[in-house]
Amino acid sequence: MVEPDTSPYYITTAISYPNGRPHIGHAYEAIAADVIARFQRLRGRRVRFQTGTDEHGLKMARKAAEQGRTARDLADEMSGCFQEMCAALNVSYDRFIRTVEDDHHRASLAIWQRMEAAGDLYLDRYEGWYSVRDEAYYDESELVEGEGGTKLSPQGTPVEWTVEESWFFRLSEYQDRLLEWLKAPNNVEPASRRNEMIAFVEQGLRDLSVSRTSFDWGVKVPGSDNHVMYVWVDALTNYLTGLGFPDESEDMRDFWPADLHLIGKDIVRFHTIYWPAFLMSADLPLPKQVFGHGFLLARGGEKMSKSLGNVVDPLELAETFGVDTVRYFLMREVAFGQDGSYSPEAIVTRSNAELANSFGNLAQRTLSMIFKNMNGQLKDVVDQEATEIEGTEVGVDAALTITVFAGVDGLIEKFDELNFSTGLDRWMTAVFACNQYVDEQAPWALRKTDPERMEAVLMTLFRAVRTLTIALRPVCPTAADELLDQMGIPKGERKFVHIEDHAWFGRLVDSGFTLDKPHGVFPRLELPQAAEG
RNA sequence: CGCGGGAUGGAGCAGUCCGGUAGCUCGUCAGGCUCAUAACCUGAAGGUCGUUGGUUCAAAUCCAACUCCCGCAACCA
Repeated sequence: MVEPDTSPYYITTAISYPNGRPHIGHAYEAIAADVIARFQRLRGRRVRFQTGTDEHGLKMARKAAEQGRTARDLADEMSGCFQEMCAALNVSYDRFIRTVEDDHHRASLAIWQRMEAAGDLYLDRYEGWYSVRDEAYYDESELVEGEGGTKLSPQGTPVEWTVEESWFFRLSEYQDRLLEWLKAPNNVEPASRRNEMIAFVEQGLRDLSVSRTSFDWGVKVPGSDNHVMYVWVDALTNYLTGLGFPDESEDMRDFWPADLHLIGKDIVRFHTIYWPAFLMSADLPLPKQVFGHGFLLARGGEKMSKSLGNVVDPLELAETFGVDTVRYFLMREVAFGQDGSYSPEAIVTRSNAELANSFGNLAQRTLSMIFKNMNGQLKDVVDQEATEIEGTEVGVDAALTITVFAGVDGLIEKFDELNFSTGLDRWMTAVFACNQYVDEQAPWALRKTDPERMEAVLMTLFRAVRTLTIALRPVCPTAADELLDQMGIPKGERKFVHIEDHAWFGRLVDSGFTLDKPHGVFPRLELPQAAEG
């Protein structure tokens, strides 16, 4: 079922720009990345998982000035909010990076010097329409007319005519190599995003302005003290910083290039054009995959916005519905890579139907019957009752086991493709089969007519529940482990390889483990009044 | 010709790349069970897959044109 694989796996989220508190979009990305990280650990891989905050740039500097404080002070506070969010959502990062940290400045300097040494940086003057909000220059032809004849960027943000001396990166030199990389399947996913980027590059690339003199909140350009690096140059470098770059560290050898940069669809260009070009210039290998996920929209497809009053604080969400529930909902409800929608009703419906009623109740009825009818004792019994199933002699118990394994195989296969919703759908199929089996076998009736058969049925279910629970660990780590604790499954035997270890059940029985009165780990939810409307 | 996303039973979605009995969840209705978190199981009703044309033995799926809806007002992922 599972090929053990202990190779290194490096996953990153985008680092968040902390000029505001984290919202559900940040939570979505962090959770998705965490699910992947936990999934890969369950496969046996040596995982390195990095997230963090991108704290430089004019927007931060201005925000701090507005509040009459230093940029660093603001950054400290806001970065703390993001770390709190990760803690609250069970995000199991190995490194939370902050771009203000010394090692990050060192790494940014190093990549700059490498690009310079490659002859890809040159000093020139830049004149143009600059948008502070977008931190980008726009061509006159791109501008749109705002109210009262003011000029606005294509994004509708204000622009100012700006003249500054700037360092440029020879992006245009990399057009052909970028196209080649972009066109190779799997480097950029989903395909719709890849096609957009190919189209963008095919229009022709201009050299990129990569320094600013208009403010000083950033990484200073070596040899040009009045310049700070364009925020994306230093931000993207964070993926290297965390591995010890520019030192030839063990982490760099093991984990670079990254297996996956998980990012939002809005910053695909930076990650699939600028970043690969910087890496090529610095003579470093390119990431194996960049995946641009979709956005979460409020019910009805509205974008979340303060003015619409539908902003969602991820911490509140976790508190109201439970962390595991929110994690499950986000991974299950939304087709990964596409936009999805959220509503309190949808969370409650989904969670009650699948986690509480179907799976939670399956675990509860199974453990409860073992507790009551077998005094919580496990028995290594194997039922021989055979039934004709599609022309093959397979016992009903074995048939269930096969179905459960197929469901978990399906989950693994789909999670590998980052198709979480379908993976969980495969898993649910197995859960349904278990409940069907309970009804057909009716162990409560067997208790009187054939106690031995009842025991065989309950033990089959016990094993099935263990398998299903292990598979759910990446998504619902807390509840799954709580359930496995109740079942006496050793903490060191909860990975995918252990699902197939045939000896586990015998060992557990021999250990004399006895079930306590079980308690549910997936409670039914009520729709909170405050969340309505 | 601004860009992008979408249109599939009452609701929400998958399927569209690689044409071939239209699938899932929720909801509704009927029945079963009573171990379990008033949960579980079975069955049923309900869709000319936005429109028109084309390609094909065959189109939700490929091609062309069109109609309608939603973002692009930031808390940006």
